[in-house]
Amino acid sequence: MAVLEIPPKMGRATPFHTTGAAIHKGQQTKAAIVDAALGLATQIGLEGLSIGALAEVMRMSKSGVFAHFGSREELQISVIREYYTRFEEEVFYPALLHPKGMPRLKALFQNWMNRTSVEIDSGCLFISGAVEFDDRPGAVRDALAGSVKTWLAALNRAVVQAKQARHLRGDVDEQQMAFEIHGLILALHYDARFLKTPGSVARAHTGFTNILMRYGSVPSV
Amino acid sequence: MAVLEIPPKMGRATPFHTTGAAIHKGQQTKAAIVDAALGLATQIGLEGLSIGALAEVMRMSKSGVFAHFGSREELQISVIREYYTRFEEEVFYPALLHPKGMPRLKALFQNWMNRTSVEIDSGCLFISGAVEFDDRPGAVRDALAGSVKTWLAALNRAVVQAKQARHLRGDVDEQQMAFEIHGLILALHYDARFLKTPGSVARAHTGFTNILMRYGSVPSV
DNA sequence: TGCAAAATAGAACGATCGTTCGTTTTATTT
DNA sequence: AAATAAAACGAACGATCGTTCTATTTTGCA
Repeated sequence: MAVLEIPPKMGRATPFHTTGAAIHKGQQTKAAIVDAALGLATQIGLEGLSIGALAEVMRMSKSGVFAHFGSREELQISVIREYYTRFEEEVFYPALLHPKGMPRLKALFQNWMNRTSVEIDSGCLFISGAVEFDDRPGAVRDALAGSVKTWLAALNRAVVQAKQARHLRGDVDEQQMAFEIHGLILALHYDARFLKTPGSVARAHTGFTNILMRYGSVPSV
Repeated sequence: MAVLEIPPKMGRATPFHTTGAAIHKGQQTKAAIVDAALGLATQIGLEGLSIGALAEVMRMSKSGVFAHFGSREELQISVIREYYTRFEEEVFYPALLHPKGMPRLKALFQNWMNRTSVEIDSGCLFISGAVEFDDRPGAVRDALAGSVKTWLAALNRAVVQAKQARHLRGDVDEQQMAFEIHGLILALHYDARFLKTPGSVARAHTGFTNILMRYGSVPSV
């Protein structure tokens, strides 16, 4: 049976115009399934995500969808990875265009808040997932906690850099500041998505300003 | 076999030493079921609460448990009511023993934080329920949102009173302050219960102190 | 003690779940 | 075009879900 099996010839370079390899059609389908699954999961949660409902959305058979993942857990993990990637692209990377220190920290919070605002209609996997898997050990929980911790570490790094740049007072506890910022986002999500309280976005923004007033080296900034 | 079994005689007036009527044995059983259901719901969520699992815990038949509520929704609502009652007794009422203003506000936060700390092992229905029912209209959501709003309104009232007592600066936005306090509790719950970050309780406490420093009329308080 | 009512049990229902299996259709390569 | 591999289907599985029904047991009161 032939010799190879590996991406033969010069088809190797860019077999498909998206990132990663997509030699076979199945990988496109899988990406489409993950996309649909992410849409469902942000609305009804990772636990509520069912293969049957997903198959219906995709107009495929249950077994056809299932075959791409091999298990429900693997599907959930794929969804988490996709969510993390989009979060990175939307919140993290754009902020890197701003200089280190206060500008980047502000951009991070602004992007984060903007995303949370949009998610008032769709839900945030990092928040709903935390509730669903806080007591349920396993691969899904690990993937979720890993993603969240990576992001929070990035936020923490931005605070540290702002302090190093003397944009924050010298006695600032960076982790404490990150904790309080995180609290603002969580309160925004809670009030806006669950309680439907109007003006929550402004509340979060004001809260961030208050934190900067307390921790900033220049009072007016 | 004997005559009684109930605190005998004119038992009608206060047939049982708890609040409400308990003429029939079923109401005791129902209370026991709700108690067990609350234990399950705080661990696996209101959505994860199943009548089958509940019956197993109670060593009763599914239909026996079911008959007390008539529907799963009614069971969930009963659990919410019970949770709210305990929350009130543990967080709200004890704080009323402190004088209006800053002392009571501090007591409210302290009690709230203590309860959240304990709930690191069991979970908070007001938080998990918010995630589970933020997109699901119905009686359960209404009961949940109603309870939460009542509590947050009480918190808000305490802030207003603290301002009236001149324990807070005159230009304080009470709702903003309540929003930020709520954020601290949510961050505590997230970090401690999901991420298992050590020292989260101290973080929340420090955050509260920071808020008081910003809003308090006396800087050192 | 006897009788009515309340409480509980037990079996069955239709539905949905994740998963498995064998087959058939569709893509890709020779 | 023929051969081969990948992808999708369709039916069935055991389990669990909330719920309904009827029968049985337990309880409360006369």
